[in-house]
Amino acid sequence: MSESLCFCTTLREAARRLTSVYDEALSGLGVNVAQFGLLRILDRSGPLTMTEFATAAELDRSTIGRNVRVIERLGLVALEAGKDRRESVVSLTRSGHKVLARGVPLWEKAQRIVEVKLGVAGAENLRNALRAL
Amino acid sequence: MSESLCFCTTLREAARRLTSVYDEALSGLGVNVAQFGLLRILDRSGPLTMTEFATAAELDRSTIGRNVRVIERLGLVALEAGKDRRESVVSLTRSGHKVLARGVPLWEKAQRIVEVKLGVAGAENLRNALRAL
DNA sequence: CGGATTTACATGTATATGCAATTAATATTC
DNA sequence: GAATATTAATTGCATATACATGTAAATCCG
Repeated sequence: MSESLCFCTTLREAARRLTSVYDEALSGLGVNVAQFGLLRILDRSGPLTMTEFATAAELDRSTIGRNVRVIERLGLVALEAGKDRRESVVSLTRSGHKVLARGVPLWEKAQRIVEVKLGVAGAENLRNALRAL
Repeated sequence: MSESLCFCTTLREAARRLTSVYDEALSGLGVNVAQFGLLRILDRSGPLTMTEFATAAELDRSTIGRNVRVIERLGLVALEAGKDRRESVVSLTRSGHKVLARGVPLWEKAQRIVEVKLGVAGAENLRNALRAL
């Protein structure tokens, strides 16, 4: 009976809702949470090839390619060819760094919303459960 | 520096991974987990207008409209006008019921995979945390 | 009754996502 | 060194998703 609750559906719904919470928190920044997350990865890792970027973001290579194109059009990242001519290396621009700096406090506010809803311990438990999936 | 782990990103990644798990479990059924979820909603609720369906699925009305179009093309649901000529009522077809019946055991297998990964208690905790978001 | 408003969908536009197939460049092997 | 295989990225195709806008039908009100 409680069989009627699908973990996957529940998770997908929560992901949509939380995405909306973060997008609102970031509103005015000019990027959504998915894009902000990509900037954060680049900030932590430094320049990455598409393949490395896809691995870091747990996305398909074709997906990362398209997502990068969007934030490139926004001027937040720049592409250059690697020594291996097949590779395309992505790095943050000055503008990208600025958006990150302006975004961090907004993002932290969203993080706190989650911690308030779940409690710090609950939030940590959620993180662990999600990591296990 | 503290928390470099974004709840939203973690949740979105988990949603992608779990979606892939369920899609594999349902492979051969001809529908993915998102579509299967819509069939399940209809099965539980009976025929729904687009607006009711969107509410039940926690999706935008425009999104449900497009998603319904896909499963309609597959012959799994049928549309008819309500007495209120603006309304479009969605109901399961025989074919849709069959897919549901064939899919339930596959879906249950995926559910069990989650319970094995998290433990039954952990899975229940996850459900509660996600509901709170 | 008839115009104004609200409601229900559909469409336009844009991002996010993945798989399959393609293209270009590097590496391997004979 | 040339043929082959592998690798990196892109492109084609399809679904999922939301917001803003358009359209048609129903309802409200003067």
